[in-house]
Amino acid sequence: MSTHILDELEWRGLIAQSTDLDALRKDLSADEPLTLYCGFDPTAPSLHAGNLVPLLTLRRFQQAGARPIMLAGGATGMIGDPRDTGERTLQTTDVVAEWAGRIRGQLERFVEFDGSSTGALIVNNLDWTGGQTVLEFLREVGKYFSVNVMLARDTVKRRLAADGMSYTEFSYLLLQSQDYLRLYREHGCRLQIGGSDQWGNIVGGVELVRRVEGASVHALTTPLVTDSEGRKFGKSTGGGNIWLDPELTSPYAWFQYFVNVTDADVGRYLRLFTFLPPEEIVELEKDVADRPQLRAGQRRLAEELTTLVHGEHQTRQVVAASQALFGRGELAELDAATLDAAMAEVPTATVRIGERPTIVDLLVETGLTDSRGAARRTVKEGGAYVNNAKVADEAWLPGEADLLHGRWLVVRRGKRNMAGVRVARD
RNA sequence: GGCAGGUUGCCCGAGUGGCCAAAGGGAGCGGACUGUAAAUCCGUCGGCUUAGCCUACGAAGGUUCGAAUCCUUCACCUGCCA
Repeated sequence: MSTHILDELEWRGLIAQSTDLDALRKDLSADEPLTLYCGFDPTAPSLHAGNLVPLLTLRRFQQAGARPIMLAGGATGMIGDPRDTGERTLQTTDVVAEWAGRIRGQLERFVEFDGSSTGALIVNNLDWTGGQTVLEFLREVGKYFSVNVMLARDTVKRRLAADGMSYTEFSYLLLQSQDYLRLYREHGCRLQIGGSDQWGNIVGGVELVRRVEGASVHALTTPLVTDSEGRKFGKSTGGGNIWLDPELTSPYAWFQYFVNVTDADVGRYLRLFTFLPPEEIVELEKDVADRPQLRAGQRRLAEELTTLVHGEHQTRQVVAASQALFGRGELAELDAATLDAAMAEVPTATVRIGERPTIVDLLVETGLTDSRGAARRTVKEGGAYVNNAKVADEAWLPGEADLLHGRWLVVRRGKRNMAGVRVARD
């Protein structure tokens, strides 16, 4: 007898807001599997770490015997959900279509498509809005929305108080609401989940279904994950998003992001992002509290998430690379195969020894610094290392003795930014 | 269509002719301390062939020995009026 899905979500801290949970609980225990959906708008070429929260929740529901529908927002992505910072720039339809395709491919990896009664479906809302005329939309959807109510929404209020917003973005709510209505009609979908910033949009759909179909459907949001500093989760230290696409964020960088999670956040993240059983999570939390320096929670979190997103094979590679680079042993003592494997996971550059590359060149070539000025600054500040030895002279040149296995230099900026330099003899 | 105000570096924001690569804050980055943590302290924070030069204050042009600062036109934003 396992814990009820809603109780588990509650325990994990995955429920931010919801409509009547008892009613939902009742629907979940019906004979027919409950159908639920979550939409993902193509506002970027890839999903990012933050998207994982609702996405994995969808998977949790599937494992608990519900049927998930993943919606790629090919239509809503062309309009743009209003956000506090101001009007979005419209992407061209080609770009949106390409991003929607990529995101669809990523979504598919997280749920099972086995054609059973709980087998996942994937849809694109452009399929039903693309051919719809403005008149149809205004008569069939727009008529059910009160502008008075729409104006009272927080985001709208904030935007009106600031720089205002376009009619296009103002309409976003109607489009997403219509999705829920469509999915209710076609697939009997009775639950929509999403990030807590989607609450208004989701409830819009709930209301629409009630008005048009007289049916009572459910809404549930997951919290917007922030770190203990209140910063939005999934921003790399450099400020950029960390992406699911390995071309945008390498599996090594992904792993490192989670290994570096603050003690104060590990437990919460383990609950939100992993499928580890509660007992194990509690155990890890205790371990972090007792022996923080071991970072057992962080390691486990990073391993779980890397496996989830990039697979077990990749996880083994990045764990090995991280051990080699951050381990207590000397880099010079690593055997050639281990070093080569580690170098395959971090950014690398190739230089010719004959061109006499200085430490500044190495930092720039590997991308560890953005400019030569920044590279010089790093050296001056004492943050440049080659093979774990500090390099304090801007003019430093690698010598034959520095080459690991005759071909590698391990360059580091600061404490944990590693890169490899492959040295070619001309 | 009219009138008024606005557009500054990653973000916020000061700057109304030279002392401005541009105050201040935040973020970021490096160091010390540690545990690839947090907090704290220190330093740094446009680019380059770095005692110099180049590019930059919405865009283009102009005045001037000299402009982020003055003038003209354009674009966009906000508010009020029609």
